[in-house]
Amino acid sequence: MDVVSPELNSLLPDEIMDTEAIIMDDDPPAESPAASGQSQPSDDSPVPMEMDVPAVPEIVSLCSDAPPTQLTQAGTTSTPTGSTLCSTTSATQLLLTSSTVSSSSLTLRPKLSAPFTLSANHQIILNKVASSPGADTTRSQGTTTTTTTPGGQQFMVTAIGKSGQPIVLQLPHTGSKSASVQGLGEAKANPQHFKVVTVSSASQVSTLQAQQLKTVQIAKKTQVSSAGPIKFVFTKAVNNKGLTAQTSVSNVITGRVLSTSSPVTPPRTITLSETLGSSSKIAISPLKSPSKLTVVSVASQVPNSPQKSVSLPLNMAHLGHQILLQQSTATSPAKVVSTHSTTMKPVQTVTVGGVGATQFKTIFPLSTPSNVQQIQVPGSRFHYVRLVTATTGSSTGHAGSPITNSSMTAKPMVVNTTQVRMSVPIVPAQTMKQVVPKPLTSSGQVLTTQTQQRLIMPATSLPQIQPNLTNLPPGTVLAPAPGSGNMGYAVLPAQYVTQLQQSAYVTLASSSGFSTPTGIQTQARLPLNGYCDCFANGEFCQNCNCTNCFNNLEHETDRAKAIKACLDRNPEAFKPKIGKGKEGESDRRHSKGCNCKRSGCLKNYCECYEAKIMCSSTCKCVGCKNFEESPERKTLMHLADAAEVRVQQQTAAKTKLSSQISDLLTRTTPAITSGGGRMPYTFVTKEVAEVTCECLLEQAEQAELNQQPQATAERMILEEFGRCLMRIISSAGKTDCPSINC
DNA sequence: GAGTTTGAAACT
DNA sequence: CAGTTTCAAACTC
Repeated sequence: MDVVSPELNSLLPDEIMDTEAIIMDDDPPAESPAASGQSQPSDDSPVPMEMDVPAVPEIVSLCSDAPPTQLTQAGTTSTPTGSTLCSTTSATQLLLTSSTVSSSSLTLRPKLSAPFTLSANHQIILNKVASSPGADTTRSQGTTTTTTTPGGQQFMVTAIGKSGQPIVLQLPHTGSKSASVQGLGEAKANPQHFKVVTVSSASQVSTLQAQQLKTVQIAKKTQVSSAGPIKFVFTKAVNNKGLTAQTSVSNVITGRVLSTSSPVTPPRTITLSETLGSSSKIAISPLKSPSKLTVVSVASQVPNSPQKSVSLPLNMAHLGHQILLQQSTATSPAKVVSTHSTTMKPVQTVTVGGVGATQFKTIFPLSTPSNVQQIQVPGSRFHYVRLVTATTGSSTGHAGSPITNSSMTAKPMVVNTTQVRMSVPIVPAQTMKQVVPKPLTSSGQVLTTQTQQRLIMPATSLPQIQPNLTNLPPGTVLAPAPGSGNMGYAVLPAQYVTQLQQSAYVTLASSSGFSTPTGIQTQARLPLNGYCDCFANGEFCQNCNCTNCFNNLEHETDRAKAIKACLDRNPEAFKPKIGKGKEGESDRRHSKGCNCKRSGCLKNYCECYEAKIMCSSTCKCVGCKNFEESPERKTLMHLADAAEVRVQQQTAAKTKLSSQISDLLTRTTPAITSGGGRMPYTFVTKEVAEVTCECLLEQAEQAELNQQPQATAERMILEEFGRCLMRIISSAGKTDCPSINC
């Protein structure tokens, strides 16, 4: 799987789309063994697509600036001429026209209605002409166009959104293939595929939208392919409004050119290649390479900014003060290969493993410790840290304003004027600890967190992911940000942060299924099951003794799969077992009830007893003694209460004694410092100590003779010890050898 | 600390 | 849904 730079993504239509939803039903039924070996399992790769590298690149262009030269078709069937048509959503209209097509043909899908322009030389020009800014961004269905090129290459273009930005998609030439029109049936016979899925949003622009990413997958398969499968994953920035004429990227992949353009500029070519020299380019493995390269480019704050990748050596300076969010499907996991660049600014990367099919990855730099502010949230178990970006005078705009940045330099840029508010709870309130943010380091900034920490990140600025918030990892909580307008927080398990701490700049979303075709992940048993409390609690394993643990950031994808599997089995798997009872029941109760058979529900084996709640009708226990009137239970409760009281008494006695000693030392200090007094060891002589012990033993003997309870005996001893101390203190300044009598 | 007991969760 | 297996925590010695 290859990744295109966010620049390209930024030029694609906006709206996130589930790539699974656009799997063509006429995909080739089978793949060659070689191809299968390189491709991911079907369950892992929803859109397994392979691409062959033709000797001559075939170019398919999806562009906007090229005005439709031919009549727009809203065809519902394939046409002999190859002109096709696509379906559009209410707000998105695409023109698909066949213009001067000499050697290309299109196979239209009945439901498609998007306007396209099919140009000569294997170019498909997708032009979005009717963009509705007010369109519903949550629309899930978009425009889909399927075309079949002369060489049997089939293209499926799904454009959802209303960015109004045209797409120019160019594919390598297939050579001197005939320009015959192919229908759907032929498309099946020729398993060459090209899929474009654009995701977008565009109607909303917020401070953080620029970091939101979209995923586009493109793949093509050639029947006679001898090369390995190639997969593209385009991670597209959401904020397209910031696009300007300066938008220009040049990511070139060998033999292929992907071109995009904005409405205001001529089509620009985005090349995917190994031109790594420029910070604005993302290198992708050679097309012929049988190995898969999974790269996800992460958009920078500026949608059209060329420096937007965490995957390859490129300048990350622009990532300063940003939150980069990527959404991808677990079934088509995108592996982010983090490669340091000498110019890369320390960036903190947080991967939010999604539940189910969605994963969120957040990358943000934590600038300096001064940007961290502790937040006290009344009633909250957590303490938060607010990460606030520095606002500078050079800020270019405000929230919602498109930010333009065409700079290709590696200089850190302050383009975000609004505060990026990220609150990270530090520690549970019960175990509050002072966290000192670590300074920036070359390897990335580390944020110290605790087990129960939660990461809070702005949520409302990520509209396209909100529909998938239900897929957030266990422990994720959505919370409004008081006083922040419509700004909200997604409270995420902070283990993601601590995981980052362990590997400041680590490979994110390391989808072993994707990155390691050999299936290494299957060699070790995944401790991602209900047996692991950490996993069951929706937390990463940390400081536990797991072996071959996959419940960590490095195995995010596997973890997400396991979570999904658990949820498939039991949707309540990650919900607390102890909750409120039925309506009208105020007491807590076990959601499922226990199933004890031998413990009588009076041992900690019983989850009800362990939770200090009585068994209910939900329980299936045998010989239950954990009910209100149970004498056994009452006895246990009394014993437990007595033990607790005893502990409290002992604690109080120790505290009192400590206080007395401390007071003694305090009183003697002035004398010591003045030189007029004596040090304690000068008057607490051996004799005094022995006499004191005798007094204490005497108290113990008396208590024993009187058959006093142990607690009483201890109290008598402690009280005697206090008296002894007082006598010592009072005698210290009087005589050289204080006399102590019991 | 090692071995046993126990019950939840996974598995069949 | 029931029986079995696996696992880790609770418990005992």
